[in-house]
Amino acid sequence: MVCEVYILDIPYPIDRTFDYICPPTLSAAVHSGSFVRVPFGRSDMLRTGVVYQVKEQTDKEQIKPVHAVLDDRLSLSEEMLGLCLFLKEYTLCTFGEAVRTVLPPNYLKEKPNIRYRRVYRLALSREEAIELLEGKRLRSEGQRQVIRYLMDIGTADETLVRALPSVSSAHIRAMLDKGWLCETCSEDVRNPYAALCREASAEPIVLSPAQQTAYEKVESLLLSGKAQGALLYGVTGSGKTKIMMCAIDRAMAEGRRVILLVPEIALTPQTVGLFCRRYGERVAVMHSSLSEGERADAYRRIRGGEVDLVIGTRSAVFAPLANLGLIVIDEEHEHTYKSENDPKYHARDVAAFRCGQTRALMLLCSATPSIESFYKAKQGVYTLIPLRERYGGYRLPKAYIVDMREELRLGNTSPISARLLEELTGTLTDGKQAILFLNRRGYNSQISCKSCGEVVTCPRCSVSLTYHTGPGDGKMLCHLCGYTDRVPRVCPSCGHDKLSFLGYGTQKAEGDLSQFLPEGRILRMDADTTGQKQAFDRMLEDFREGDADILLGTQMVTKGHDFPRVSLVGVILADTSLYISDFRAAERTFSLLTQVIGRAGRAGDGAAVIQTYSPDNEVIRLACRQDYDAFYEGEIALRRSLVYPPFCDMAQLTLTSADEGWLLRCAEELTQLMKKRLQEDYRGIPFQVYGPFEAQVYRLNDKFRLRIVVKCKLNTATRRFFHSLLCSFSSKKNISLAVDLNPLTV
DNA sequence: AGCACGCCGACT
DNA sequence: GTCGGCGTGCTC
Repeated sequence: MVCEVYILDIPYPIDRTFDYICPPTLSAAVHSGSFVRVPFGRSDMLRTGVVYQVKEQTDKEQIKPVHAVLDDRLSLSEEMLGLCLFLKEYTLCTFGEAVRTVLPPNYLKEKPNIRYRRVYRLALSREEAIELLEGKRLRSEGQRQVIRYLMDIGTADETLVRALPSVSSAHIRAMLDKGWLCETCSEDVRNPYAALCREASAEPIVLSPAQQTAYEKVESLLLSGKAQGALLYGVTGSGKTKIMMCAIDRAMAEGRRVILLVPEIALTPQTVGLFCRRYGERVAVMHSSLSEGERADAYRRIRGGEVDLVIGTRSAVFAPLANLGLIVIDEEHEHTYKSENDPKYHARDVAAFRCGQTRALMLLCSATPSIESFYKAKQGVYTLIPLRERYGGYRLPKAYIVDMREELRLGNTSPISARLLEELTGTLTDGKQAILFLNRRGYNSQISCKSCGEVVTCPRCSVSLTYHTGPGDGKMLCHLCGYTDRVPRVCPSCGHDKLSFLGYGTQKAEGDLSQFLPEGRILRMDADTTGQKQAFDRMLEDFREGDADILLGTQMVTKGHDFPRVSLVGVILADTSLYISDFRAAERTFSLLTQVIGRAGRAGDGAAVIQTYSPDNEVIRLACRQDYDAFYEGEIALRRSLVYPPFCDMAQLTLTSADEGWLLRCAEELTQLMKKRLQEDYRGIPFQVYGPFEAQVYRLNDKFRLRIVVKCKLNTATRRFFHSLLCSFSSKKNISLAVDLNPLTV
């Protein structure tokens, strides 16, 4: 018997299967998906690999034997194996990278990450136990308690026994030594949501007629027995969550399993609680701030068939659920669904692949769908399910655009306009709450010299350092690499002693607001104040509870949280994301503004104040009207005429090196190589090549980066082309080439 | 990525 | 003579 094996941790150009002979002693244990240890290379060093296929014969001359087969409980199912191969082809990564992406971290370490708990049982007969308790010989109160307790409930795990008053580990030890207790081990499950899940109660969901109509469409797709894609396009407050839940109920009633993807930022205890209470212990929650053990346990529960619903962020799309019937992607337009690390997959594409394989429904949900998804829905690739009515007292907030140029003309140099201040005062007087959005953390975003004009930049990156207040004189911080330094007294370039501090961040806004509104309680929420996930969750909870009047923060205040008492939303500067040179800048600005304005809708008579230096900008005006359809029409026309996705695919090639000269030479070589191959082996493929040019941030962490951007149609031929480039460049030293297919930012 | 092979300069 | 520098090429 011969195994075709993919070796893990192998360089990109030789990532293919290698044949190994399987000795008869191992042949019963090995199948496709098994993890094996095999000798590899001249030194026959043992490496870990995955069996792709088992066959009878091989035409290879040299063949080495499989050394060992790993525990079958680790092996990949056919579906997971297929998913890895898909990931390899679709992101141009190695099979090993794909495997590690699909599995929880450190899944293949020598020791499985399983926590055991000790379980105790009395090793005494009932009579012996009673005799001990009634006799005078046993004087230890602790030991008596243990005996009484275990006589009562039979078996109990260590934590329960230790929780008895006056029982310590010494008592247990003594009783084990005397042979009175019997100790066994059982696998523990670390699930931080277990308590939430235990108080499950499924309240019936009542749908409005419009919601019912939408749900019925979802249901018919779900029951069609075919792979389907649908876009639930529901405005804020239209009850998308209710429809999602009904769809999940229905899929489960059919005996099929479900993955629900949500953006990290929306995975609050509030959301999780909602689903845990409804679906109880059949739910697993997966996100980045779980500990390694918690992840490993969730993974084992899912793999063992104990879970019907997985709720999680991007990587939860790889959950090894059998009999998958539905993948829901909430806030489908969110950029967090595209991985920033290699392999750079998009969860939406992985979901589409899995649904295709298992004849499941992919249900995308958004109030501001990505242009690509909405286009597909309009083209009939996905079924478009619109949900336009708002329910539950939800009304569209009145949005006011404040012209900040006019504000300057009137002599108000503060970044908080008179109008916003007036609205804030009114909100506080009414006992309501406000959310203020400012997409920049820190105090000042720039420190420059008043004499020579030099801006203080990071020594490792080509960006300016942001001034943050804090103990002492505060500090300067690089938001990209984390470099910090003390604020210089004089200009580092010319020695002049007058420095100016420019650019407005959340820290400064907090200071200004507390000065203007001394009675207002301000909660600042940004990367500096939230730190870990718990702090983030706690701040949101505090604000909901009414511990603060104004929630001031970066992007994280804009996403999907429901605050019933918020009646005012302010955007301190709407222009920041508008003028960056990315073809998706308008789309991102629109969805960001639409979402943040929507936060003021729960109170019924909400208002939004949008401050901008470009009050006539169409994107801003449309966002204020919450008019996605008009925005889409304008944007799709633009994309069509300039040929941008969805009318083409894109690829971004990034060359990175610490040696700038070498980088430039390699970029030239790569450009020539591409040109040559496009004229020879890959002739006839429609290709537009732009660049090479410097990345937005040319120098990052002491490495220089050049980019080449390609417009093309992704298919087998174009993928093979990029593959060939990666192979040619992988052996080059002191430089790396990365290919990002359909990058989110260009 | 490792690791061995191999072909040149300064050592016991 | 030979130890070790890292360029080159291979991995079932």
